Amino acid sequence: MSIKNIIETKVKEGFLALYNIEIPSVEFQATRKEFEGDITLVVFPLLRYKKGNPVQIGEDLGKYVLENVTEITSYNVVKGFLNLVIDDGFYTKFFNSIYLDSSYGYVSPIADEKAMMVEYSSPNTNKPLHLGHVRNNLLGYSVAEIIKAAGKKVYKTQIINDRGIHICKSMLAWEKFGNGETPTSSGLKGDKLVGNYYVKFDQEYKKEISQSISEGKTEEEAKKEAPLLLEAQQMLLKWEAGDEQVVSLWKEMNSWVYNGFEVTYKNMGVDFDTLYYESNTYLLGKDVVAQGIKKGVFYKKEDGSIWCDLTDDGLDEKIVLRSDGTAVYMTQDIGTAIQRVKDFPDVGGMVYTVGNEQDYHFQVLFLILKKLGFDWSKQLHHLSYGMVDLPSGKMKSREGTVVDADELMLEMTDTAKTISEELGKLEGYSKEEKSELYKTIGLGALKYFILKVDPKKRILFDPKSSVDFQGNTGPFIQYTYARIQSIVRKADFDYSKSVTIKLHEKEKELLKQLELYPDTIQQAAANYSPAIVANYTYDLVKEFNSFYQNVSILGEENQDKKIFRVQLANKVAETIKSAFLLLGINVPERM
RNA sequence: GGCCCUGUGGCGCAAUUGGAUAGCGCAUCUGACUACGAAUCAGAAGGUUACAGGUUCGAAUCUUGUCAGGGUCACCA
Repeated sequence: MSIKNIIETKVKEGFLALYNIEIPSVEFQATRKEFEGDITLVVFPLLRYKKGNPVQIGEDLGKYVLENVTEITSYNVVKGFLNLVIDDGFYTKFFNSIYLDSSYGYVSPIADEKAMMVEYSSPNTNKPLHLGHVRNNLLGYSVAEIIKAAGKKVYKTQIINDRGIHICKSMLAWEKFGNGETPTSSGLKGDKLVGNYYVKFDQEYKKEISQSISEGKTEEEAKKEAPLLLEAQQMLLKWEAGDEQVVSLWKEMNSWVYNGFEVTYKNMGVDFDTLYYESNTYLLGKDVVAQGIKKGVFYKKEDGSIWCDLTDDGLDEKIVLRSDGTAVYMTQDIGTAIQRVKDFPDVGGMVYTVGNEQDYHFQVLFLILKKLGFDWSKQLHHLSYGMVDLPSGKMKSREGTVVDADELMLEMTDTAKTISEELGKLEGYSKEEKSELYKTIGLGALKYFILKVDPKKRILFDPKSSVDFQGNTGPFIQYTYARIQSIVRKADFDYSKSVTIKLHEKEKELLKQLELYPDTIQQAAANYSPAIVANYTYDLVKEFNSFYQNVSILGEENQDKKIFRVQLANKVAETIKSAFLLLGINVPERM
């Protein structure tokens, strides 16, 4: 039972004893540094139940808990705030109870609880991953891990956008200009190679447009009638008809891309439990639409197109099936959602990691699924995140202004290398160990940089100066971890026994911070926000560094205190590692 | 134009979801390595939380309006 719960129970009891009034809950917060105390009861909300002077009520309650809660050693009242001082014994007892719990803070999955499916990444297969995908991947992966740690079973998934006109464009360009180039023949990463042809298509397409404009056509006509575009459209039709040659080229080029993606995902450290391909799902949803008409959720217009009227919900009308009977994006998403629950019957909700330009789409999708009567529709969440912009503005893959994911990770690793070499603390490390370490640090910096920001806020990314290695950064936290490991390596005595000591102020602060960890995970899961975990870790580390600099650990004379401090350092390191795992960031033993 | 998101020291982020005198990191200025690792620590300076009203014991947070930035309003995905 947490100290909060203990006090809350007693305060309720006290309220009844003192004023004969029942109160439903009590509000607490951490005591601010400038006041004496460890936990603070906010009196103001209680005035609703008992009118009076908040200071007097605070005094009454303070006196009551002091007499009735053994863990409280003193109290003081400032305005409407009752500050309570908690006995060292409570904290050491708490520490001893968690010290050996290697999964401290995590909740193991509850048997009957439904699973969550977390979708993220979902790239197009016509170009390499860029900075925007990086944010998506990091967020999706981390949120999945956080939800898992908070006690739910999780399936990580993505829907790979492997078909459509954009795919045909790169296929066509390759056919026309590729001269049979392959990843093997060129030494290029598959996704890069295909991406090049996507760019190539756009270049040639633009040439054709300006050509026909100079021949007197309007821009609109030129765009619509360009031979390359018509050819690409023809190719799409052939693909949909199952044309053998087109399909086999499609398969081959996609396989190049997948090989490339695999390398990127592996470097990034993200993974998936199950994959969905749009080529398999793009026809889904049509029968659901048919059923929806019977239910009265959808209606047919004169031209045969099918719509959903959402005006009663403050939205527009939305098309769910074209007049020619083909599916639109919305149709697919309806079908795919239903398919997923069929495939994984224990799924009770889904998280879609998709940029905020699709806010409206998901609002509509969730509403339609609700109207169709699926009970899991209440547990759908659009993890919407802000764009990553460059100082020069938006990234445009066709204009070559993107920050490539592979290159970015490589640059971060290089920076880590440069800094590490300057500091020169790695004697005895092999070449392989070193390069592994640089990757850990470089990626740690990148991941932390992106994840510490509230997802819904947009990020301005300056490739030249953006990612720091000092202050509130990944490497700062990794450094603290490494330093603790150094202490643990030097602690060559038996520190396994439980001790009870008089706590140093810094130790008490650290214990309070450790106590917040389980709640932090729950909060991060409830808010779909890795930033909450990142900020928690930073606070923990800052608190530890202050402790470290002010208090001697191995130099401590008193044996019990020395034991406790090694244990405490150990637990802090373990918690750093555990929290960083939720962010997908590794920690080094040395750096 | 309608709807949605954002606006916090020069810059980048917080604020226990309505609680105390708004915290922290870069950058700037002072100090601390013959010390368990200085990618660190201790301190200084820097704010009318975009602006104006409203709600209440109490507002960065809720509400209304204004301004600024972004997004979205396709038989595209």
